[in-house]
Amino acid sequence: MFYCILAVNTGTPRIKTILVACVGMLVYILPSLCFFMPFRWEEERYTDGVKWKFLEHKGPVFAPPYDPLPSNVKFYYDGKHMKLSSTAEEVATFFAKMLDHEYTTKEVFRKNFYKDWRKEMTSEEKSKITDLNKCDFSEMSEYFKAQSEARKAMTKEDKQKIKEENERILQEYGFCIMDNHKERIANFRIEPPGLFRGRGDHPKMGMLKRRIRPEDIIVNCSKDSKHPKPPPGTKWKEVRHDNKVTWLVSWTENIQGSIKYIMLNPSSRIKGEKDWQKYETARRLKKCVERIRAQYRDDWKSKEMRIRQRAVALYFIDKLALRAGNEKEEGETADTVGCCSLRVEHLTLHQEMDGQEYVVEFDFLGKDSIRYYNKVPVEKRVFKNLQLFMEDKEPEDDLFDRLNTSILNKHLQELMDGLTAKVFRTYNASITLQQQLNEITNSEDNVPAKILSYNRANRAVAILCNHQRAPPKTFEKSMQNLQTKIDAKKEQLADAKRELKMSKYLAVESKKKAVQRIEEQLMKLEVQATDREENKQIALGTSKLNYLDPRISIAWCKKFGIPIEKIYNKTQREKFAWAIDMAEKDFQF
DNA sequence: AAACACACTTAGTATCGGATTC
DNA sequence: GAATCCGATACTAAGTGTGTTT
Repeated sequence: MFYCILAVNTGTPRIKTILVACVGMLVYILPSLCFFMPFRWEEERYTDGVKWKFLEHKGPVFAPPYDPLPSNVKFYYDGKHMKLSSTAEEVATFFAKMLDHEYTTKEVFRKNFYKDWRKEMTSEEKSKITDLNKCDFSEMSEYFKAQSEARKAMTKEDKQKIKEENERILQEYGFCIMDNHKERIANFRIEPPGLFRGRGDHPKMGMLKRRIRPEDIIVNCSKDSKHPKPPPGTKWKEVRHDNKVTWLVSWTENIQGSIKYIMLNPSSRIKGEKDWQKYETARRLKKCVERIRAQYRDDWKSKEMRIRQRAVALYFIDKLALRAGNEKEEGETADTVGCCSLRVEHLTLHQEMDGQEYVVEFDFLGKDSIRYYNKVPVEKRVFKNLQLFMEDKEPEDDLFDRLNTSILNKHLQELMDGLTAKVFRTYNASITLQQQLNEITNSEDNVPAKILSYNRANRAVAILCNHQRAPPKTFEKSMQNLQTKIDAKKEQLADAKRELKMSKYLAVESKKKAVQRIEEQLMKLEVQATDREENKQIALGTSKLNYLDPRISIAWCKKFGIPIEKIYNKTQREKFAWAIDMAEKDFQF
């Protein structure tokens, strides 16, 4: 409540002064109208990198301490029962919990696990346990399965108790005060210890992710706030007051040595403003993209190799929405690439293919080891350049040997203030949605059909950005179920029509209505089936959440009378509150 | 200019929990 | 009332990009 009033008082409303006064009064009179407060996003913003003036929070929630196994759950080595020390046992349970997973059969995973497990053993255990293959974790594994069954079978009351306890923790630790707002924290729980599961072919899979203690934690808050207290008998590593950053808590993780953070929820002011800013940058690119395109096309002819490489890479980033492709330390992570780090082996050139000239075939693993496979006809000049870049190189050599993301981004910065490689992805995603919506929405359609059009526009973006997913395990089944429903509905419709025909004089109107209703239901089901089928291997969520200017979707909803809830669920509406507040029906990206 | 440190966004998948079906 | 389904949410890995140090 209080922040709304403050928002009114400290805001910098532009042309809405009169409205502010009115809403301000309403806020005093009707506290429930608080969510109505649109002016948060127009509060004064800080300059020179200051992110906040006041920050208060309760610190993180730590993982529960290790709960040793009951004595009847045994570990066997070489067929013989062996009582493990608590520390070694804990690490063993991590492995036991994953026994059903394919991971535990992989050589790298087993090797890494075994190595880290040994570090946690007593010297006696170390001398006894010399071969992972002789370890029998099956009783542990069964025990955890039973536990999870027991949890499912708990009484309603017990489940309710747990729910209430979680809610209490959320209320206590899940929020902070940043400046005048109470904000939701995204991840207030410290990651529990366990075995690292990288994605793809990760060289560190199976390594032990160690337990994080208060002594590992750096707390960030404002000096004049109530500082979070470490658990009794412990100390924080450090308490600092850095208002040039947005995080509340950080620690260093032991697998890659990188820093992990606790930050605010996407619904927060600080994230919302950043998000808005991101789309505004992309809209500025829209204004000069043709100039930039003309420039890189020109640069394909440059005398300098580094400029040609830069120009071809930028063309890929623009046309194909590839990621920038930073260098990665070899052997530390899975072997994945983006544009600048493409290697010769990732491209195949086809002078002619399927009746098209100058086709480039891409095949590489991108972020999260998701495969990017695409055959793209390109301009002759690009093709000739690629031939040149690939000349006299080994498959594992860099395609763009005179280029990296730093060089590329420096160049982009000169073309437009704030321009980096990733802005092209945002820009191309959003402009594609806008164009698709303009093109395929039919104002005559009913609501479900319009939503199908929306999802198709969204899908075009997801395909551009290569947002794939493994088809859900139950995909075929769920399609069948839907088809069964459709068949049933068809029969129902036939019945209803028959009835209508027979009742020429009696209750015709209500029968007509019934037919109409069933027809609508049938159509809804059919649309749903089409949507699901087309979505089999495409994930819409990522682009919706990270690449599409929400104002496009909101304006579209307003223009065509679609309730926003049909497009954005509750969380998404919270994240995009800034856009819901500001987008008018004629907004165009 | 390479290496490093840091902060922050983007990403797919596992799990949860409420709705629906049997 | 159990089983199943499915969207929402939690989780945390894996990127991008900037600024500093060597």
